[in-house]
Amino acid sequence: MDMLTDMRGKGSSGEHGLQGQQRVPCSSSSPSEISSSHQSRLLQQLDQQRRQGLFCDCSVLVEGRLFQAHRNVLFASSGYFRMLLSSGAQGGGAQPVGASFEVFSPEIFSVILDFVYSGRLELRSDNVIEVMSAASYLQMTDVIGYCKGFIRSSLDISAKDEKEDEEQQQQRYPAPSSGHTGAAHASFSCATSWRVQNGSGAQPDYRHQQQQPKDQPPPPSKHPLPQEGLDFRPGKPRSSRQPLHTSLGGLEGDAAVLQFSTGTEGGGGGTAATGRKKKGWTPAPPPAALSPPDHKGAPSSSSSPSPSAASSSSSSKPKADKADELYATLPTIVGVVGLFNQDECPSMRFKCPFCTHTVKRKADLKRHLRCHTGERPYPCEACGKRFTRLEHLRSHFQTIHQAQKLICRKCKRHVTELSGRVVCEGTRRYRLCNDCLLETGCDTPGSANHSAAEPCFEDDEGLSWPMTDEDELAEDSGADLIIQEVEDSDEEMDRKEVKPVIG
DNA sequence: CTGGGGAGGGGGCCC
DNA sequence: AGGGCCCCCTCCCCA
Repeated sequence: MDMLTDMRGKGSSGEHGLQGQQRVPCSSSSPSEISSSHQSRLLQQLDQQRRQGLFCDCSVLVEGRLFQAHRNVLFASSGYFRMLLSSGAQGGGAQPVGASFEVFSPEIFSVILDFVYSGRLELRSDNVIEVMSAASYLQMTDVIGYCKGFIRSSLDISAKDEKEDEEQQQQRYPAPSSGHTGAAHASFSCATSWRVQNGSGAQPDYRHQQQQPKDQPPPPSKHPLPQEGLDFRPGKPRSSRQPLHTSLGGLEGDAAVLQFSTGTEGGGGGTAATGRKKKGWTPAPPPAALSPPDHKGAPSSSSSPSPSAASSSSSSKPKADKADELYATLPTIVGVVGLFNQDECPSMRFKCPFCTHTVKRKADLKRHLRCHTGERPYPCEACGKRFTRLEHLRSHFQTIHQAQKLICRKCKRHVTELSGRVVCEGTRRYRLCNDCLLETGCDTPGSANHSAAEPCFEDDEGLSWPMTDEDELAEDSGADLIIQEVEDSDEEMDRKEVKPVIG
């Protein structure tokens, strides 16, 4: 900060020729010009200091290569660093901090860092995707905008070239259209470096292009999956309780292109089915049967296919495939390491790329990411509700469908097998003591609630479900009955349409 | 409208 | 690394 103060002093006193004119701008240079000149000079100074390693209070490790930088500059340039540094600064900002990345290469980060310190973005056809991907990760909307512009201009050029080619072809061989447009298979053929000037220069402002194509229909709002596309807006911080449903594609080149080309950004939607879905969750199709699971034990979430998930019935097939592809990038994301101190005993933590949350273990981050992806790999076969964790499903099944609590739901007294019974209500099962059973009269066969003597429940369509008696229930573990990790693909959902009509 | 309880979701951490 | 347990929090329902 002293440094900045000094520089400001210099600038106002001599270097900018403003002596005696600090408050009254001369006629030849407007305040904005002075400011612009001052800013660029300041940036040059900072860049010089960075290259000389002067006053650098921040280190960024990218695949083993160390970059020195100034915390202030990174903070001001990147939403990611803003989060990182603000969370790291809580304990006292004096200590050097750093970050480590494995999601992009040092070369790409160098391009970005150069942009931060110089305002020049070295975009080439062979690096634009990676730069955009990294910028997306680092939440640098300007860079993303420039990359988009670069890609767009490449597409335009390519499309134009092809159009010309087609015209020439048609002149030579008049024939029906080949069916594919230039944009459809545009290649980034421009080999020259594309330099974007940041700041108040005459560079094109491509940010407006983020709001284009409205012709794309918004994705089904009930789809709980990442479908929003890259959210390039300078996002307000989202709590982990408010799942982002941000496309994971922002962290991967191909996906980024994909999203870019579809232009779904800002297409709305995507906000439903977020957060706690008491109202929002859409039950899976009626259960197949309370049958032994296809596979017992712990499904590994890494093998879990897709977040395409739950209630994906409304989504189109290609969309689900895209979601699968996007989800395949998860390991890359998981590899992100967050803050560390540069002391001898670094406290490594894994930082969520979507929120400020950090965890000690990779596995915990993986688990945490589900709240952003909306993935719910564990469906309850009894009611179709889906859960993010096996333990939640088990707990749900035990409390809701097994009536495992030996407590009378009405009077809250402890009940035993003799002093109470399990009552079915829809797919729910709970216990009532004999007194409460008599009071409510639900012991009577044919009443609204089934008695335990005729244990059964009905699904949404009124189909009766056989239930085992309590002894069997006591023996059966919830996991044995219903725990099953499923593929959240459409096929899987279709398969689940099978109804268990018994008797 | 409010408070209590149930259900679900998420984080930390141990095995 | 995954499973599981414990704890806490939030939301929703109901009295």
